[in-house]
Amino acid sequence: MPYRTTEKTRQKKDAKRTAMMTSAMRVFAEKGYHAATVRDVVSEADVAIGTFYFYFPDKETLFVHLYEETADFLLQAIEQALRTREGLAEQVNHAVQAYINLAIYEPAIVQLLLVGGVGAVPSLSARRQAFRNRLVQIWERPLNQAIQSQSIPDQNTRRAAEAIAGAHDEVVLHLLNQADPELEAALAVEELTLFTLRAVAYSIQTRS
Amino acid sequence: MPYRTTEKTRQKKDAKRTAMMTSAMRVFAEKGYHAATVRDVVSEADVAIGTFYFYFPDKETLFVHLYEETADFLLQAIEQALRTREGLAEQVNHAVQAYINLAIYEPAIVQLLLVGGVGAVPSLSARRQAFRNRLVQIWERPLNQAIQSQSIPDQNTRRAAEAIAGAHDEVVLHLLNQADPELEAALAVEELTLFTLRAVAYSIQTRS
Amino acid sequence: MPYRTTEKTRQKKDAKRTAMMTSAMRVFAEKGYHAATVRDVVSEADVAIGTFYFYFPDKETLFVHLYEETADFLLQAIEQALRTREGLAEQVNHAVQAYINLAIYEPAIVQLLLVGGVGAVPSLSARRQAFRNRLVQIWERPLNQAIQSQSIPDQNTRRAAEAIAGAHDEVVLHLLNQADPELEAALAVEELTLFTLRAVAYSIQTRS
Amino acid sequence: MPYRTTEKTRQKKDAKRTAMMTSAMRVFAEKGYHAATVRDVVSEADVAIGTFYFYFPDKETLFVHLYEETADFLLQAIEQALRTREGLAEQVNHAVQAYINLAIYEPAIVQLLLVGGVGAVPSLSARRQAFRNRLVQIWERPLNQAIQSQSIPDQNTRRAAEAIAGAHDEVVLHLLNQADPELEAALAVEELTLFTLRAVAYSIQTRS
DNA sequence: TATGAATGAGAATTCATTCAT
DNA sequence: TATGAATGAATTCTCATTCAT
Repeated sequence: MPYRTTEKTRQKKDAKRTAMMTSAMRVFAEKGYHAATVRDVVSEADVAIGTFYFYFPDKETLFVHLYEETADFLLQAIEQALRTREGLAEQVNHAVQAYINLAIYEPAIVQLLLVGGVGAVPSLSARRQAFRNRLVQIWERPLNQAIQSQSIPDQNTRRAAEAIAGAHDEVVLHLLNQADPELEAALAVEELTLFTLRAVAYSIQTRS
Repeated sequence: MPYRTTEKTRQKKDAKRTAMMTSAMRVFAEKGYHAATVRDVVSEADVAIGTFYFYFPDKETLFVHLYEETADFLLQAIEQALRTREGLAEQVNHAVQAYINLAIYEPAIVQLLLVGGVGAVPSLSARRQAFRNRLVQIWERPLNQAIQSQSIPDQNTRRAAEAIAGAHDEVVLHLLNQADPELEAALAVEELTLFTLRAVAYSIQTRS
Repeated sequence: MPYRTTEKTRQKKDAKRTAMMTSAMRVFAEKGYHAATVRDVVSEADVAIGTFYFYFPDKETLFVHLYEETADFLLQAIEQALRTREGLAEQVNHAVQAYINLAIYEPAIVQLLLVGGVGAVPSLSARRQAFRNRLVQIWERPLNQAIQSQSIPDQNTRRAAEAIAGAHDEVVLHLLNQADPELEAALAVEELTLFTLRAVAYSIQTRS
Repeated sequence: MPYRTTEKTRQKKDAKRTAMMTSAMRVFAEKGYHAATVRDVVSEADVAIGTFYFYFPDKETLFVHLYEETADFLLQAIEQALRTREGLAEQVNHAVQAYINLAIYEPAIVQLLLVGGVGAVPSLSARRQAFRNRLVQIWERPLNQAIQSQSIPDQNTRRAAEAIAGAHDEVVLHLLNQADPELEAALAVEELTLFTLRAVAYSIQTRS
């Protein structure tokens, strides 16, 4: 769970470390990599600037680390949602649910991954691609299974997975731009699930 | 002989201006707004740094202008593709075709719009949202028409349009990461079209 | 008469030269040497920037030239006022009159000489001093004559002349800051004349 | 051992801050606002350019601050000299003394106030006028008192004060241009005092 | 003569990073 | 461990000046 001051991280002496990562998360998500300054981060965490360099080698390393960890967190959330259900319909529904919940509960995660200053950090564009690929792969698996079990017709699951991932991202971003995202969340989950299932030609009767 | 603003000199000036905008386009698309320096732009255009400021008031203005222009261009391409066809199937097919063609022919356009350093430029985040909204609206229209003509069942076309826009973007980005995007382009168009049509529950027989 | 477009300078082909000097006068007086740009000057004169460098070797030379010429003009005006009258009372009155008239009629002259960016132009500080010295010398002469003719007691005319010059400048500057300087001009002339005469211990009865 | 903001470190910081202000004072006084660069200032203070911005927000703010402080200092010196004496003769003598002492002891003060590149900094021209006005007001008070006590005849004290302020400035500036100003200081004080007293028609006998 | 596009040195300012304490 | 003063490379932008036309 990236950089909530949860668990017992607080008790540790690296409470400062955690505080800085939390701030960094917020600041990077809000301003993007370049516009966010180290000073922004330490100000929000209420520590001195020297402290930053005691815990992290430099700004870029922290950002990359944060990005990776955040990406992992999101990917795991989705993967787990898909893994712990049976049948494509259930899987999609659960995964969409998980994603939207996450986005509402911790919008910075989505901001960082989808909007944050990619393109700016050279060592990041590769990682961004890796992230997208992993996301696509996560979606491919249930699709392939569904083909096997004849829940959906044969198709290029790679491309379908890409499209699904993109569709979900965009809907989530628009949802976050709403005044009160939570209000629409349930409806969005339902509609997006249906959209996804139809898109891969899932037919309800095969479920039984 | 007094200096005359002849046709030739003006054309030369326009050419230089264009050259600089092209360079700027490339550089911004590659590095994002913040990481791209004015020096990068002028180096690529092989002019002095002062020349930049002779043609453009400042870096941000140029970026915003470029972004807007590019967004308009892309939106028009898609809108026109949708407008000049009848029937949702034809429309989607044509629009996807247009988008993918554009992406392959001028990848910087897509890079700038989808990846470029948004979040950094304050005057841009609003514009980015406006762009996304316009894109969604463009997709809403044919969906609403299709509902009217009973080509597709009633549904939340706003959300569907969002999902479609996102799906297309992601597929295009993945396509551009291929070694030779053109190779797969035709197939991608077909698959993405089908994906989209199924997603909105378009049934082929209603077309006749 | 510095840089009024008077006389027949206009007819000449160096009408542009004159126009530029007039603009330069205004611009330098208003913004000071450094803040005034060559572009400011040519814009106001409605000529191209290249034209500037056809007529003047560079910005500094023009400024120095303008300064000198303006200083000469002012000095001559005062000197002539002093020379063409008899008796210290008449002389002072006339000189003060001349100075204030000039200041009201062509405030830029005063601005340039008294406020404009001195200290900024290295080749100017020496000239500024020369100007002040000449002004003091001009005032010394009538004072010395007055001592000779026993209109005033013996005194350090050098220092008195400095004080007189300074007093007049300051009063003029304050006058120019009025909403309508002309309104108070006559009174100022009278008061300043009296101030000056008393300061050098001029006694009225000796005049006859 | 955690870093402590000890007395010693703070004093060192203050010392550096002061050193930079002193350098700035010198540089601004010598070159005027525009011609003086931040690099000039830090070179003289032997610190890096970033250090300047650690202590001061920007060049203009420092200049304005320095100007105001200097103006206040000079005004107070003169005002105090006038306030702590009785009788116009004593007051004038003391004030002139104070001014000339100050000018000799700290010539940069006078340079900054009288010569520095005003006209360039928008936020300064207003302040310069305010300074001149305050100076005039300071001189008005003793003159009005003297009228009240019939030491001098009724007159426009506002204008007289202007003239006095200007006279003093000019004499001081000329004094500073001497090879050894101190040599003439005493004489200058005496002569300028007499000049001033006569100028306002101060009659010796009224003093007793 | 006259033009204005082009140049590039130089100015102010920012910010990641270091290091003595 | 923790601090924050100090650094200076890098960035944006200005503006005097040049020169081909």
